[in-house]
Amino acid sequence: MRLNQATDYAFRAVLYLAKLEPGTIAEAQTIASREDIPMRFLLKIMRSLVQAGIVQSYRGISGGFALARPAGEITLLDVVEAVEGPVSINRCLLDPEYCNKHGAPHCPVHRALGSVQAVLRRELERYNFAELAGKS
Amino acid sequence: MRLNQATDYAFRAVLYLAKLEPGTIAEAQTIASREDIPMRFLLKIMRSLVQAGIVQSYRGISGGFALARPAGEITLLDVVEAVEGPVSINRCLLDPEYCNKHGAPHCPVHRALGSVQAVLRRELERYNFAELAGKS
DNA sequence: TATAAACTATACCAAATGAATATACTTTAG
DNA sequence: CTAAAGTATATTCATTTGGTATAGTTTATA
Repeated sequence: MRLNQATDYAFRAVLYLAKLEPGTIAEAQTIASREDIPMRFLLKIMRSLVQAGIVQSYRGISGGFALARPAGEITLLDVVEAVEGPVSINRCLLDPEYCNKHGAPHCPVHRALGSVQAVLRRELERYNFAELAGKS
Repeated sequence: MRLNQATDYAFRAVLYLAKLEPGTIAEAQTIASREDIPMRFLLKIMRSLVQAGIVQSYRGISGGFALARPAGEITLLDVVEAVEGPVSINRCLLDPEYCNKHGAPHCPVHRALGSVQAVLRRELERYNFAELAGKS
């Protein structure tokens, strides 16, 4: 029941960008050393963030990364889902095939977990990176 | 960000016991086959539940397992923590040693995650097995 | 009081996942 | 045209997960 290391790094990378002047491009090397993240691993994580439309990348010399939208419109949930895929606290909630009770409707535990998960998602959505960067 | 299989099995085992007349002893073999859980694995899981005081075990011939307290006093959180240990959505929240920002106080992300985690725990605590067994 | 049917305790194992690195490639400012 | 940036894929190593195996211990009951 834990977010993985990559997600934690992603939080910090996005927070770092959120603290800069909007639109500022920072290169991976800088983010990596300032936030204490292994460089090559960071690059890999950044690609997930780019694909999710959270971060914009600039290639070539003097390239780097910047937020793709205002920090206030990026939530913890956005970052979690960009890195780890959809939040699902139980396999059954993602793929009913795995439920040997054949789906939540028949299984009170899975119905309860579904509602717990909904609350969890909503809670992760409550925090955006403008707030976290102290810019709200 | 997912509960593991053992926890899912534990939910079902406890739910099975909760549906019986209070105090009824069921043997592992029965629970395993009725709930479709590998027998030896179930036995291992049951020991965590026994240690946590959720289930009582009876050894020897005609032994088995029964709830150690009323189903209404056993929550989803109790079972999760019995099987997986303390809920912590981020390593830093359990062990500040892992936080390269040196603890939640200095790190807005970890402060936010701490509050998300508190909500998650509270939510898991809202469901008890009397309710889930349809006996409330 | 022997015994077989139950749970207990360790230890082990294979597969999946997690965390990170390596190698080769593509883009682009100057 | 070249060096400094990001991209893409594959590989490696360690840990966790999910489960099994082997060897006990307890206890109802014949």
